[in-house]
Amino acid sequence: MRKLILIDGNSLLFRAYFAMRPMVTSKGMHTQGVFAFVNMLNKILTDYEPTHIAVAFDMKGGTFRHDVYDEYKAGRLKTPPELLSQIPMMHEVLKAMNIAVLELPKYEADDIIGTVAAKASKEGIDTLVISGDKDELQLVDEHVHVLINKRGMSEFDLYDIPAMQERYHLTPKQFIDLKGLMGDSSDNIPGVPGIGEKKGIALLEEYGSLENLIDHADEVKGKMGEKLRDNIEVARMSKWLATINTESPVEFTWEELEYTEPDMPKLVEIYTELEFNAFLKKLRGSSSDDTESLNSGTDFSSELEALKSVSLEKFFSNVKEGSDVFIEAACDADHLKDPEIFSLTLYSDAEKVRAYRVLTPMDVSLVVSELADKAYHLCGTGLGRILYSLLSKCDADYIPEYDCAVAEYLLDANRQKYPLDKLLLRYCSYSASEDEAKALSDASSVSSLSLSEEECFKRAFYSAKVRAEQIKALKESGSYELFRGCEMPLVLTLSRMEYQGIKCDPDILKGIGAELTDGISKLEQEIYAEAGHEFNINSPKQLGVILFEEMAIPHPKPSKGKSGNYSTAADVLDKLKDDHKIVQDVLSYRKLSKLNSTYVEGLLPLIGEGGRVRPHFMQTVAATGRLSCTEPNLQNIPIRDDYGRLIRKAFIASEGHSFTGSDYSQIELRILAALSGDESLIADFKAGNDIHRATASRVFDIPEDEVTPLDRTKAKAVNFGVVYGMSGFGLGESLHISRSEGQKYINDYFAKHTAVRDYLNKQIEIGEADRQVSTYFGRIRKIPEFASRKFMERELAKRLAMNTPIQGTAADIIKIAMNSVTTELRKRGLESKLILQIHDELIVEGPDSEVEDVREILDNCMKGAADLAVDLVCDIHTGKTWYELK
DNA sequence: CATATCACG
DNA sequence: ACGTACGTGATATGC
Repeated sequence: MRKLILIDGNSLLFRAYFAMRPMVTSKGMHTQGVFAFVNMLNKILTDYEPTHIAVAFDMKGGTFRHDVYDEYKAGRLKTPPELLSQIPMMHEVLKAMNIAVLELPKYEADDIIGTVAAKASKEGIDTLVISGDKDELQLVDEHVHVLINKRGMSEFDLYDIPAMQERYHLTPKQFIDLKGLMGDSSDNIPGVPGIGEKKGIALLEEYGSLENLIDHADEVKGKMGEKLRDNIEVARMSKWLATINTESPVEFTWEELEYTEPDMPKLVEIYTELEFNAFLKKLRGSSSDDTESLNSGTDFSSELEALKSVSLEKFFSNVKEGSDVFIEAACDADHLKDPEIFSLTLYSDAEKVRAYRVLTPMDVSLVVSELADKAYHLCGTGLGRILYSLLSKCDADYIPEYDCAVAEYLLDANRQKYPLDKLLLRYCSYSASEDEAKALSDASSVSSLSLSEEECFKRAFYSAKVRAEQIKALKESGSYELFRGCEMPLVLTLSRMEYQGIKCDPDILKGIGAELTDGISKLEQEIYAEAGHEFNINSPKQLGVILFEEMAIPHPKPSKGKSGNYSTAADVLDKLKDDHKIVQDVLSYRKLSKLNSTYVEGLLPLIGEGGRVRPHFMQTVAATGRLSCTEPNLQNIPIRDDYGRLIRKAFIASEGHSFTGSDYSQIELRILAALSGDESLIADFKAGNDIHRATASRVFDIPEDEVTPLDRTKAKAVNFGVVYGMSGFGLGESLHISRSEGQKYINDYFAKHTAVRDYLNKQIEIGEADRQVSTYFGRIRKIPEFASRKFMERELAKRLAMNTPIQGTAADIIKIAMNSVTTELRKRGLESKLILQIHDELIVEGPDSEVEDVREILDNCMKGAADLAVDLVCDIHTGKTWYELK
């Protein structure tokens, strides 16, 4: 029984490329497309066990379709050069795998596949076509099935005739007619304007085929009928363009397509060059002979063997002052108890020497002062955790030199984690064994307590290897300044903040909790009575059924798509609350139970030693450069709601101490004004005007003193919108007005703020060209979505390009301020400590006697953090509890 | 483990 | 024709 697989090489390589993070070999070749393609291919080969296989590629130059319609595939984004270079690479790999490659001048991969599939089908050969786009669905028949790759590279949809019927209500042949009607924007096939997938399918269900529909075009009513009659020729041509040619002059024999064993030596050679170590490992596993000759990337074993292991004392005397020293520690970074450090590992890559010492509590300050005396440049990965535990025993000023995770975050902020094993693979082409990977993966999430001496050492050693390669990339990227001047000092600043923590009174929380529980159970009873029975109010699914089916309350929006549930989100319920008491009660219930579960029940168990909570400030999470905060997240403690705000009364300064909080006034709009150079905005800020009021006056063309509160609210929403890269729809939604009215506000805004408009457009241009944007201080955010084939993602990319330089510059500025506040407090010998950052606000806790100093320092450091065309302004408050900082 | 919801800037 | 404002984290439910 013959089984044939036909693969659309271009389309899958394209998908593979965009499904993956970039992979670059040590020689600078980009390989992720080939990598993901091969990965998929291996899976397909084992899953389907084909007897025959071929991969078809498009060829350079125009096709027979271009000869007829020269706009065919016009307006496509240029293929990135990093992907283009992977096409010949892919050919090489396929050749070594003994997989036939089919190409034909003037024809596309589709046509080759169509032709081969048609021939196979005639001979009754079971055929599986694999592609990344749906054009091939027209090839489906009794013998030919089509696999369409979905997101990632691992998921596929299998289409046969019934599946197409179910999904589209169409036969494969009708699928071509559908394309003729709706066109295809990615191929620039026009189709009939106004007809999309829905209408197209409906028409074909009624008329069967495009030709029959054209014959009966007069029967189609309304605007659609008009459009159809006006575009009959367009539809005919669109259908022709979309039709895969199943009679292309491709030459092949079944024998050529037979799937045979790969050419092992050749494949090993190519994989080695591409540094596909994981695949090499697999090859080694499957082929029995001659495993010695395989090179699995960088080999550190001889270097490791040659290292000297010495005592800590010896290390200090051997490794000279100011050297780069890689550090790792086994420590207890549990933020409930006082952190403890158990052992220290040091490694000097220059001297090839390592040291290890189990530390008693008494040792720690000695060791730390020795490190400081030697002025070692501390390097490693995840240094924050180590500094945190060192700080608990001593209080040295010790700005670390280099953290591989932080460095990688500056190179690509679009990741949540920066495990050392992945960095090692990326920069040194070394794929760690499973055991190694465990120790290297993420010491802060695993308990680093469990790290053995050898594991600690490996982390230090491999950090050295990664840094050696990574630092070049960091310098090239232009963000090295930010790294050294801001992010590395911040590692220490954050450790200090985390160690300090903030006092949180459990009894006050419990008091609020009791009140909440009371209110919750009353509301619960009310809601059950109104619904007529009990149910789980916390379940949006159950709630939706009760409200919109049982009680038949009309839903403001058509029922939601994905999971088929009604939306019960607050903005939906808000519109119904005046007419239905139950809705009001549900909203109140939600408010109270949110407060109780997140801010009372959730917070209580996080109160640790000394009655303080010690949040983690995460430095490498947010793609814009902001910090994030966990366990607990003290960046989202309620404030907007008067009742929720009471939670802040539980956060109390120590005896004889106070909090002083300072927040930047309108920092993002000031940055927008400064970066865009918009004269009117700059003038408003210089004059100290209420910016929303001034915006309202300008945009709505009314004198300042006649601006109503409603006008101001609207202008405020517009100002927010500008920063977010607004759309008419989004603005309309937030102001409860129509999309077109929203759009009008936007137009009016840009008419009056052309510099802002030009600036934002410039960011989009930069983003499209570079696939990344930068902040004022050189922080980079890559925006791969610009290369997406999905409209929605490309639109998102534009908004990110507009928003990131603003939000990111604000993040840079406050980070700079945090470092200087911390430095200044210590320089003046004050006891006061920075304890919280909430994006545009810093909170310091200190003795009452220091309040005046603290206020001055906060004001100076925050205002002085950047020198822009617009001054920075802060509001400062002092109080005994967090609640009082208003 | 994903989704929905809601707390913050 | 798309389906829509930026960035986070915690909780609960339900597959």
